[in-house]
Amino acid sequence: MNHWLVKSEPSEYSYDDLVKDGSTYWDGVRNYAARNNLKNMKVGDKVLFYHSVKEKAVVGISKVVKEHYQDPTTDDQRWVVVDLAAEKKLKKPVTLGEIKAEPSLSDIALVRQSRLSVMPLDAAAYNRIVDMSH
DNA sequence: GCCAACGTTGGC
DNA sequence: GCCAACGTTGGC
Repeated sequence: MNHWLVKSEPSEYSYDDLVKDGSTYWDGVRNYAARNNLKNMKVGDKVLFYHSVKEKAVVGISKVVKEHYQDPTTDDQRWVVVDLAAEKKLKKPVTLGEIKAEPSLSDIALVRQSRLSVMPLDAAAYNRIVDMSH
């Protein structure tokens, strides 16, 4: 199983929206690096859900329930979506500041490449972030 | 609201 | 195919 982190502006689509909807297709990715990450997601992979801009915190855990397929919001065949389902909201959001202050997380893409919207996490980084939410 | 980072576009 | 110009993202 792999681990990932996706970003969303909560004013566009928040983790609470995902909880309300149960699951959703993750659309709007228009960046090749992020798209390639979507294509590597497998059913059952865990995906941390990060709120950008205002909150700047990881707020919940979701999982992949359907692997990549053509983005239904465009005819452009370059772009794909995956289906994500809410799994568990974190008791306490883990903020970007906390992540940056954690030495073992200084190498993750969230910190190093702030504009990437879909990124892989290794299991250690994933578990560390989840631990920090307790 | 500013601006750095960085991806994309288009002229040559 | 290079690179300057431009647009967008997202942290501050």
